[in-house]
Amino acid sequence: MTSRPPPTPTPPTAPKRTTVHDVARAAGVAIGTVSRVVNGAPTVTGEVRQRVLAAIEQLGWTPSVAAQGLRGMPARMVGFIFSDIRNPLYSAMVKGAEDVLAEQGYMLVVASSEGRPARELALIELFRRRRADGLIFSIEDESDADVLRTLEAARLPVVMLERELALPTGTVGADHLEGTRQATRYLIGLGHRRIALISGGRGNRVARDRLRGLELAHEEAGLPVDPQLLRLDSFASDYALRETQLLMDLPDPPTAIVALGIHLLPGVLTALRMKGLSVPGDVSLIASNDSELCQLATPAITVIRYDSYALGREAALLLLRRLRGEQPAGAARVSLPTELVMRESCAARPHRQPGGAPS
Amino acid sequence: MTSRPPPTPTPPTAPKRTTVHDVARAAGVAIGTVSRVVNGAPTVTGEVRQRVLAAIEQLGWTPSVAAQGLRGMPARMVGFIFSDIRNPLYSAMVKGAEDVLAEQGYMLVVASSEGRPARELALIELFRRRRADGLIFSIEDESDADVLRTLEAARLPVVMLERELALPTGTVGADHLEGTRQATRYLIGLGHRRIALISGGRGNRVARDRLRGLELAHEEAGLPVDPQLLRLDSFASDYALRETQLLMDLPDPPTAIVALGIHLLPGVLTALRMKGLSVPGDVSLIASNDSELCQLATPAITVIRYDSYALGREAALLLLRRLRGEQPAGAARVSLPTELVMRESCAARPHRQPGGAPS
DNA sequence: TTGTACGCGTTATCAT
DNA sequence: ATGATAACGCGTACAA
Repeated sequence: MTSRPPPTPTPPTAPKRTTVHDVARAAGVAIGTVSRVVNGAPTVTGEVRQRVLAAIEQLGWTPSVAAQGLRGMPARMVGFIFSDIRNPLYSAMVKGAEDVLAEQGYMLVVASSEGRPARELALIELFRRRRADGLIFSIEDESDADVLRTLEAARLPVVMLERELALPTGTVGADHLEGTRQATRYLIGLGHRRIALISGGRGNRVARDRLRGLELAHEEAGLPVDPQLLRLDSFASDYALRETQLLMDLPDPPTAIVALGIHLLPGVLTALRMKGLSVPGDVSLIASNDSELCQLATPAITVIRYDSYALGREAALLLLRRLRGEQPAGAARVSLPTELVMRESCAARPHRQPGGAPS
Repeated sequence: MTSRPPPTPTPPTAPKRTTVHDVARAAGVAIGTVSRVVNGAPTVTGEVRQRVLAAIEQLGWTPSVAAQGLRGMPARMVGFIFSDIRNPLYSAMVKGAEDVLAEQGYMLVVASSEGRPARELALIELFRRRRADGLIFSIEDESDADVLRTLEAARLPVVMLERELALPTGTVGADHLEGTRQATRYLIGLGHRRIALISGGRGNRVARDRLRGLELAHEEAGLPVDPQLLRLDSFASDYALRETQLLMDLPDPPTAIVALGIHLLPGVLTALRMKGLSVPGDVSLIASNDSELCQLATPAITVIRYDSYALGREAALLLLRRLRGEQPAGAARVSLPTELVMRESCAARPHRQPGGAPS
């Protein structure tokens, strides 16, 4: 079949991509000049520039990204690794990052790790091979040696989102310590002395900061923290459901629950309803982050709110600064505030018999 | 500076990328052999293959994607254009698409259009220039001439998600006609005769199918549709709030509201609460899609449910089939079922005075 | 079975 | 100010 080209006048299978050469020929100049025009070199005569631009316009030419890449130009692409974009926190971060990056001509590639370090490893490798310019990363376990080694070996500019590493990466996160401290103070002020904390992610900074915030608020008030009231093993809804049941079955159950993690609230509410407990009559409740459910539940839920979209924006901005060399390669940290939004789910501690949970 | 190389033993600014040549040298073969090994050509001796693989392993070499791209290899990248990933319907679709694509070595680039055709135009152009292998697209307005022309000119394999064009693209969507028909039938069966429909997106198939479903259910029952009860201009929460207020202020208000659009429910619920109306006592309510809010609201909301994640998967699968040439280039359509999930927000039509809305 | 050499489309460095 | 030309790293026909 390849022995002799068919006599087709216009082979339908040859829509050969137009190149600089075509443009140069059409404009009657050399390819170097075309390159100079599109890259804004100041040494081009107005008249020639016009001819070239006209030719480009007419042929609809755009430089080949692949060829540019071969010449060492940046791919203008950044990867964003997180566990699951269906988590509204992450989708807001993605939108924030994308808005910033798109404006600067970067593409955002989303990559779900499902929270599995092995997958994180593969994704870092992928982005390295694909010549991503940088990475935004919500690592699952901040101390996973394999992932850390691969990340370092990849030599990619990285901004950690809601996480913090020993490596010299950028870091962007909300001030969960202060947020949790403020929420706990508020509950203590309402008279609560047994405050449960349900949250997850032992392996990352968010969880540590939240626990520390709870502890600090207790210390300030000279109150002890009962380890029995700490349930810090998962962000999953059914974990919250089960742990809430267990907590309320305690001989001396909590009078307030702080459930920090977007999926936890449904589990807590379901458990409380199953037990016939009312909010805030029997137990006060603070959740995080804000959501339509929090606003429209009855009662409306008091929440620790923070701006995930802004977190994504800040991460992208920090990364761009590093890519442009404006930011020294060392560690840089951006912290965004949280806000306690008081609604109807908290009340003064109910006075009830010691050890007597309502049936 | 280039006249004489500085005597630096290991120049810190020269981490020159390792190439096929390095691998070839290390393995004592020619570059062609290296290429044959990595591309699985059957004509390589076992012994040589081992040497090459060892060299690759040792040097940590991976082929340059840019160079491959220049050779005409596919970029293994697909773009997904939609209005805003913070909409949970889209984030689920993205996850579905990503899961399928990642498994096949493709990257998924997310691109928000904010619902603006001008932005859609720019994004299509971007993906064309960037040599995306294909596109998944939830177009804002199915009849926008500019966008359609650009899409056609881009000559990219396209799968429309929840949309349908006259162009020969793939099409994946939920069966909203049947879903809305079923919901309307259910309400009619409960005795409702004045059923309002709040939804948006006049410019796309989803909206048309929903309206048609409502009409068909009425026709089957020999009932008229009152155009006054159709509010089909937006998917925004505040639109739902305002229109619900207006609807309930009508001399002859609806006894049931069907609010189809993920952001509409909060608006409807807020409006009804402001007016002191109860669900389902004063008005029955059906929403779409399902959400935690629907499950945990009091009363729990009856919904038309469909699987956005599966829609994303199907879109990616259809696109991949086209990319692999398994799917003829013409139009192909995948339709996924909806399900009516009955909860507590619908009741038999309340008997009240003609024209008398509760104060 | 393996090595050689060309071309992909761009940018950058020379001459002119 | 502009033109010619050498890389960039890979895949692949073709030669050996």
